[in-house]
Amino acid sequence: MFLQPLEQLAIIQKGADTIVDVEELQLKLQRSYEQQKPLIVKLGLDPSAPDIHLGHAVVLRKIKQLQDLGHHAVIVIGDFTGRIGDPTGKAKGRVALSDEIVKENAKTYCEQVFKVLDTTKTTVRFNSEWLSKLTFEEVIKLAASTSVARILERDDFQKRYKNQIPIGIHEFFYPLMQAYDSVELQADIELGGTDQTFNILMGRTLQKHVGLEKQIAIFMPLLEGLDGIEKMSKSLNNYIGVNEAPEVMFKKMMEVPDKLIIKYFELATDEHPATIQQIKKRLEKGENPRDIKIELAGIVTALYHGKEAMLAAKTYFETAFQKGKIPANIPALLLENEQMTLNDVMPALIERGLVKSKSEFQRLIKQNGIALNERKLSLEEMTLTLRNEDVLQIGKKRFLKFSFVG
RNA sequence: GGAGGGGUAGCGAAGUGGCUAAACGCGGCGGACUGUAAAUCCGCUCCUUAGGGUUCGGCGGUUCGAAUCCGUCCCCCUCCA
Repeated sequence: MFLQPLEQLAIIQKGADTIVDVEELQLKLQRSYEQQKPLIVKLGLDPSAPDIHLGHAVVLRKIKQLQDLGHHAVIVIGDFTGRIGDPTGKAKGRVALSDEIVKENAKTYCEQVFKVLDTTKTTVRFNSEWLSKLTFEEVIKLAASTSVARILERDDFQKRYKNQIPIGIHEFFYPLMQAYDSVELQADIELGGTDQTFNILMGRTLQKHVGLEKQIAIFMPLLEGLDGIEKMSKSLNNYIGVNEAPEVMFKKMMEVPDKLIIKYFELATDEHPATIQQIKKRLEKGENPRDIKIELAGIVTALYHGKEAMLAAKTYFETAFQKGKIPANIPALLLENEQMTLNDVMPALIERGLVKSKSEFQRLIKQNGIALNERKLSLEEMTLTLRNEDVLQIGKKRFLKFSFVG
C-alpha cells in the first residue's frame, strides 16, 4: 500500500522550501513502511478569517500529496488560540459570540479545505479541546520549557520590539500553544509556510521536552499575492480565495504579475515539473505572457470549479475585459416596480458593495466611470427610470442587470 | 511607583486658535495607454435631499470661532525602580 520510502521522500521534497530534518523523515517513512502505519501529518489553521486562499492551498496541496502516499492528516482549528488572541474582543458578551462564529467559520473552512484534501484521510480537531483544560500550573510548566530570549528571536516580535509596537504577554504563548498541539496529537510531521518556522520548530522543542519523538517540519514557500510583493493574505486584499466565483478567480489570476507565472504554476497547480519546464522555455522564447497566463488561470480555475465553469469564466473574461463588452452572465437586481430610478436603487448598490456611497457613485459619473447599456452616464441621468434588462456598468469590473419581478 | 514621549482620514505623517474637510507620501478607485497587467500620464479618495451635516483617542469646558487652549478619563511607547 505504501510506496518505497525513498520514492515517498522525493515526492515530499518536491516544491518544499526546507525540511527539518530530512534524515529523521527518512527514518519515520521507513518505520511507517515496515509497520504499514500511516504518519500523522498536522496542519494548524487560524480561524480568524473564514476564507481559504491560494496561499493556504500551497500547504494543503502538499498535504494532499502526503495523503496520496497513504498518510493521515489532522487539521487543527485554532479556536482557542484565536479566541484569546484577539485583543479587541474585550467585552465578555463577545467571547461567547466569537465562540459561535469560530464554529461557523470552521464549518466554511472545512468545506474549502476539502476542495483539496481527501476527506477519508483527514481528521478535524479544535485545539480548545485540550488547551482549555490545562491548569495554570501546567501552563507555567509549559512556559518554563523556553525563555524570553528564545521567544524574542521570532522575527515579528523582534520587528515590533524595535518599532515600539506593543507585544502582549499572551502573544508569547502562541508558539507554545501551537507546539502543545503537536504534543497532544503526537504529530509526525507538521506543515506550514516559511513564516511558521519559529512556531513549528517550537513543536519539536516541546515534544522533545516531554519525551516524545520530534516531529518533522516541512516548510513550503510563501506565495506572493496579486501585488507581487507581500505574501498572499486577506487583510492585504491581494488574495485569490478558493471559494470565489469562477469569473472572479479567473480575472484575479490574470492580475498575477508576469514574473510570478512560474511560481504560481509550481505552487498553485499540480502540473508536472517537466511541463513547467516547457512553460519556462516558452516564456524565455518571448511568447506573450498573457497567453500563458490564460492557460494558468484556466488550470487553477478548473481545479476549484471544474472545467465547464472554467470555460464560462474564460468567455466572461474575454468579453468583459478583453473586448470591453457586456458579458453574458452578470448578477441581476430585481426591481420592485417600473418607476425605479438610479437614485432609488442606490441603497441596494451600496448594500451589494458595488459602490461605497452615493457620493462615490456621483464621483464615478463625473470621472466617466459609469455606463448604462454601454453608454456613459451624466449626473442628470440619475433620475432616469430604469427599464427591464438595463445593464449598469461601474468601472471596468462591476456589472449589474436590472429586471422586474415576475 | 517615578520621569519623559505619544494617540490626526485605510496606513504613514504634517498641522499648535479662524485662510483646515485637514498639506504630503503610500494604498485604493476612475480615465487614457495596454497584453488582464506592469510602467507612465490625468483625475478622484468623510457623508449628504448640494443647503449643509458630522470628523483629528473619549467626555466636558473656555471662545464669536478649537485638531489646535483648559479640565478629566482611556489607551500606547521609552527609560528608571
